[in-house]
Amino acid sequence: MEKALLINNLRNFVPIGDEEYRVISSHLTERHFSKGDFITKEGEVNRYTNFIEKGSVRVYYIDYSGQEHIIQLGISDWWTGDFPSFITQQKGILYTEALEDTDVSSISYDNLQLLYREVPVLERGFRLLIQNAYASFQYRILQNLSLDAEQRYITFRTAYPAMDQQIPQKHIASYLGMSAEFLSKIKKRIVSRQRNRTGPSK
Amino acid sequence: MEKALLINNLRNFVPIGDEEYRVISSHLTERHFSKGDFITKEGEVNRYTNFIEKGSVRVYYIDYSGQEHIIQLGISDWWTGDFPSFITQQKGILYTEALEDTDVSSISYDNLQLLYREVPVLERGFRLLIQNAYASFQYRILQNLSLDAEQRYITFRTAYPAMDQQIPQKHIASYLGMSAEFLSKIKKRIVSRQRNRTGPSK
DNA sequence: CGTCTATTTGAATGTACTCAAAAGCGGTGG
DNA sequence: CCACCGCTTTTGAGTACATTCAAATAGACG
Repeated sequence: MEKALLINNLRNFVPIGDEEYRVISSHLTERHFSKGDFITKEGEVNRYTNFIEKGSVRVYYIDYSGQEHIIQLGISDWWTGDFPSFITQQKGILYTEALEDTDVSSISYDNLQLLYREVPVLERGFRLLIQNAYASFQYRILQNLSLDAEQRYITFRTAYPAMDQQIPQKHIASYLGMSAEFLSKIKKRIVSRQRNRTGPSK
Repeated sequence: MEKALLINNLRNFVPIGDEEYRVISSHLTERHFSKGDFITKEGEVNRYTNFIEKGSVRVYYIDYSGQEHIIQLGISDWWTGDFPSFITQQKGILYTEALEDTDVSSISYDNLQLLYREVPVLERGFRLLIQNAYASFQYRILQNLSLDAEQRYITFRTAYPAMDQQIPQKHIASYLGMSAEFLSKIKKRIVSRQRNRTGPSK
């Protein structure tokens, strides 16, 4: 049963017993999105926070000049959506698009408030989740400030080899803050360097 | 009495009565830092979260190549420090430096845990504080991705005229992700454009 | 297959950086 | 009160990293 993945993820933060498992489970919503569907859109209040069971997504926003900027790529076992919109229940500014057929487990804002009361340990669990998200986001930004495009890609590929396989390169380029063409050139450069290091095989 | 500023700030998030005011007040620590002092340093666990009563600070980190990157500038009425380190009580990676003689009200991690129990509404208050910080940080990053250096400076100057006055330009440049020299050139460009728009006065 | 989108490649360009030097500014001491 | 010192800001020249635009190639999907 797929809900197990979300609850197991929460177990990384707080212990969850059998009874609590049952209560949480009954307040989850399973949702399916086909490739190209939007899980969140600009201007909407995000009613749900979403955990990816299967598939992949990109979270991006569109600036005043119409350009897209991807701020999160997500595959299985990642939380996703417009988190600031969800936690504040204000209109969001982000699009979340399924990059392939994707299953998510979602918790509605109202159900989460209920769960805070019925399973008090979740209060702590979600605070830790937010803190974690904030800290890793900041860490990622700091890292990107100090690295050039090639180093950003190498770091990404090392940290998330599964994503590098699964997600189209133009989206990875946008996530890493570079043009698709430039990422292509970087990959060529890396490969040709590897060939030289090994030596021409003749 | 200076502690009022911190508590008034919390009142933006949750109501705080007289008795609660007294309890919170008794768990605050007033600290003074002289120009150039460090409020936090890389490698240290941040015992305190800090609210600036008077003065100014910069929060930055130093990358592998020795370059500084400022991620926050703060003046009166701002929370500051290495927040991820404080909330996780893990070693931090950020320096927080007083740019002039600065007074802060601080809450230690232990006192904050006490306060959560004695003034339960703070549980909600600080969750909102973190959410807020996360949301604004993300918003700032998004904005910077879509603007060029000149637009970033103009946006900054419009949003925080007080900081633009109070804080040395080289720090503003670093905060905005550009070299000090380039910010100088940008300012010259802006001024000369303003002259042209007004027309030469002859 | 044929169409549509993604990726690759190349050339020209641009935005911002680095380095070096000059000018400005503020504080301190004689 | 002025002269000097150190630090910040300004200015200029040369450069680099990454972009844009255009075209060719490759891949995916119906």
